[in-house]
Amino acid sequence: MAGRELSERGAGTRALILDTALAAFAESGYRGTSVRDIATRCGLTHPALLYHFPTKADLLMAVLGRRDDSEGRAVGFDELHGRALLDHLVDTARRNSARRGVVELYATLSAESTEPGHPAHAYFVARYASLREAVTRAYRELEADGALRPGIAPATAARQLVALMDGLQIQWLLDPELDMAEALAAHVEAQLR
Amino acid sequence: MAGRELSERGAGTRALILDTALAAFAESGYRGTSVRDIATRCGLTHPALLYHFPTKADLLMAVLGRRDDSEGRAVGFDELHGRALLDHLVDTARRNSARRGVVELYATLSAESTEPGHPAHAYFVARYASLREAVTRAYRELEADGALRPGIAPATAARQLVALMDGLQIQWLLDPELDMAEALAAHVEAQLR
DNA sequence: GTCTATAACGTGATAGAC
DNA sequence: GTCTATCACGTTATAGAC
Repeated sequence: MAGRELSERGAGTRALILDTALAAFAESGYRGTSVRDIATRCGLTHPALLYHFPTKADLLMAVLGRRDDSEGRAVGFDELHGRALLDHLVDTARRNSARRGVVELYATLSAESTEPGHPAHAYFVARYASLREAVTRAYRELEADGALRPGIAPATAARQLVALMDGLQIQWLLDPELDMAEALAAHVEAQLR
Repeated sequence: MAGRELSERGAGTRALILDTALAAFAESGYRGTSVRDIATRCGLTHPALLYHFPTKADLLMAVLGRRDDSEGRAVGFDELHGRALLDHLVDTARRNSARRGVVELYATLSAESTEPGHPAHAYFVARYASLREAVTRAYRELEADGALRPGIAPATAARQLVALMDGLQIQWLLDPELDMAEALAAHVEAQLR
């Protein structure tokens, strides 16, 4: 591609901004973080940042989008089936215990974005729907294999598991002694046979 | 008591402010609501409001405290035992379906207040601890009555139930079609025998 | 294409008059 | 107990230099 060196610095700045914004949002939430803070941490003035991302909401969406690309959905829910998918979620909870900031970001944002006018509202609606769908599929597969305790409805179980993940995060953030992965694993264990 | 009529008008204003603040926080969250908004809704200027509650955080704590007195803890967790306490929680979820604003307030606040510096941090740490304690007691009572499925640890079950309530609220706020009470009741049902 | 300077406004909070 | 006036700061956004 021609003009690579022209956009090189710009691309680097963009990536720096995204990294810094992720950390800042994670520390203080979306509403609690100012564009000036992020810009200053990058060695920029805030209008310079707003050149790359016209609005604070745009920046937020870019941060969320990049995380999905790099780590979240890229692991590939579609390739995981049955028990393996549930185990993957337990594992995610375990790994999250080492990244308090990210957990704080998602906990704060998912609650904030509940309001229909929030910039990340559509993102979270879609995120939860697709997560519930994948987990429902996993429970259906377990059911077909006869590995699910009778009387457990896959769709309900999926909503419960997703809810459990969110709720355990709140309790863990308030008291890091609590073990998210353990409580999650115990729940899954109790549903299988 | 002497001097009652002196504080009468003041007490009325105080109550008006608390009612209005509850509604406003419920609509827009703590950070999303300005002291000016609340004051204007009360027909006051914002310094007048800050005469009654010196700080925005003080106002928040007063709102939370009054709710606990009037409706929450006053129902009396101490008087409820075993299954009755769990049923009461399911019922609370059912009643909450008619009060979106309050659910939004608590969901947003519990996530926000996760940060140690937040004005409501200590409040929520204590709130969760006492709730978990009460629920743990209920599960222990069920266990002693032989009503709890074997292999379920009361303390873990309590953390799970509290987490489930929080997580279901998020999903319900994002999609009001979902039935919080139903998913909660199904979970409890699956734990008992 | 990248950034500095600045505008225009809203915020929580305080001082002091009435 | 409530007001006006004001403060210092943070917010999004734009005009224009390099």
